[in-house]
Amino acid sequence: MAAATRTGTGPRDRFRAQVRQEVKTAALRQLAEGGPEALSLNAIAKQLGMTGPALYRYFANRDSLLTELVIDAYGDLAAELARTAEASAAEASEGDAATRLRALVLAYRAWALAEPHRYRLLFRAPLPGYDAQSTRLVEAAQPAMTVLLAAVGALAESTAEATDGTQGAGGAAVPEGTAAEFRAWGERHGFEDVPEAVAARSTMLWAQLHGLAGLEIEGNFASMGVDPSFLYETAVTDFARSL
Amino acid sequence: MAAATRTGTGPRDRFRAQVRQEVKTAALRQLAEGGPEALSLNAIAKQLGMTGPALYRYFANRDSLLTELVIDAYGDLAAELARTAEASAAEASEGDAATRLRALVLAYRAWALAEPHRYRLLFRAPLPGYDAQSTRLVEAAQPAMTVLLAAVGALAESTAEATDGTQGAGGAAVPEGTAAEFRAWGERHGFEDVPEAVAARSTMLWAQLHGLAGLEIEGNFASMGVDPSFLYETAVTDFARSL
DNA sequence: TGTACATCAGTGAACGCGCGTTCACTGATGTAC
DNA sequence: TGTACATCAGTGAACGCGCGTTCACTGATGTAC
Repeated sequence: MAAATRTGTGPRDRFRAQVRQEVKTAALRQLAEGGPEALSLNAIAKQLGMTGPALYRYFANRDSLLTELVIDAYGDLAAELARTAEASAAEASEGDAATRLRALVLAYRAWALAEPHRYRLLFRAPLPGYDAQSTRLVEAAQPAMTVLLAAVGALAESTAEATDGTQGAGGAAVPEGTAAEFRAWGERHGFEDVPEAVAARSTMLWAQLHGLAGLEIEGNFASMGVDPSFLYETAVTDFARSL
Repeated sequence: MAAATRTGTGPRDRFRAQVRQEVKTAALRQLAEGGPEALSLNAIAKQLGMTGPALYRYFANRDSLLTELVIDAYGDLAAELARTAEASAAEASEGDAATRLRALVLAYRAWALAEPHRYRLLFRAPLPGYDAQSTRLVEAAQPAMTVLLAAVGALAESTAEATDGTQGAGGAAVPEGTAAEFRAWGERHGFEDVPEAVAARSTMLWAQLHGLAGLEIEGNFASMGVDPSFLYETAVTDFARSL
């Protein structure tokens, strides 16, 4: 009992960390193979050559294992997006914000496609009997959004410069009520400097990507016989035009 | 055993039909309350004051009940969209295709919000051990798309008339490979007369809506503290502008 | 360097639960003469 | 109008299974003197 929260650096601690990782890996493999909720502690244990109760040395219970998987997945997605953003910033010609945003969009798609079971884990409803730690989860979701906001912000600025001197991210103006909500959201998570219009636009792009990725990983485009690559490209160009 | 597929009109048949409906209703209530897959035959039976095995008089097994729920849900969504389209066609001034499309978008959102468990049923991955009848499901999904295609087509035409004489639904041209895929899709489902550009645009709109609705019903906007109404409006105006 | 002790990973049995599904059956309901 | 029979809804017991979790335990590992 009492899943140890102690974190040391002794040999035992290193062993613990390793087994914890192996449990998570086995859990992900199970999610990938089985259906949405084929996550069974007993099955994981068996896969590691242990018995079920042994897992309680490493995780308090099933839910906290799941929570860690979700948080890890958010972290991975954000890391992947950040890596892409940096790589394309180093590579592309300085001012080409549109190209960088496109790279980000493709990275988002690629991640969802490479690990659909983890993508589902992020954007599905909380599983049955699982309301706990919603704060932790909301926080874990932020870094990925931050990368997107930065890229959209850069594109909005470069667009504004190209046309006139005023702030970009226009399209229709954001009504005051919504603008206030986005401002409050920004303040809560350290985006104070992001204009509301950029936040609103980023959210639209996120929804568009989420829609495309969601339909794609569930096989909707496949059953239509359509390769959605062009749709993602369209999403990028439409978006750039909307700023 | 042998779930009767006979369809008659005698008193026994009417009774059967009624009980089948009650089973479905109880199943939906269970999906609405419990988690994603809290669908249990035994629990349904208990709710109807029966024992588990009795349900096998009405449905071959759990999967075929689920399949019916999915097909019904597609049907309901399509019916709701069709009703909205007709109502707004009768009401709005003849040429106002944009207003009619907006009504459709709001109806889509409203349906997803009113019955999130059914919406999930439609757009989630096939559940564990559930590949059967995919053809039936693909067919069931078409009517809703048909309504959307018609509305987008009408808007595209009216936009084209307003500007010049050529076909609308432009934006970036659809590359030939993708165009061919959309044509084949149209031919397979009786949309031969829908231009590829309209099909592609409709799919983009569908993805945008799906993304917004998906994020909304899973509480992502709520946890941001943002009312997404404005985002749906933006989706409509952006879309109209993209034609 | 060696011994004594505390720590802790993992086991095996058990608890209570619910699941989908089959089977042989009973009793009521509708139908044919 | 009344009787005989076929149909079929629903029951209760059973099958075999897997689940998360607890508990008292054993044996190995690391640590302190």
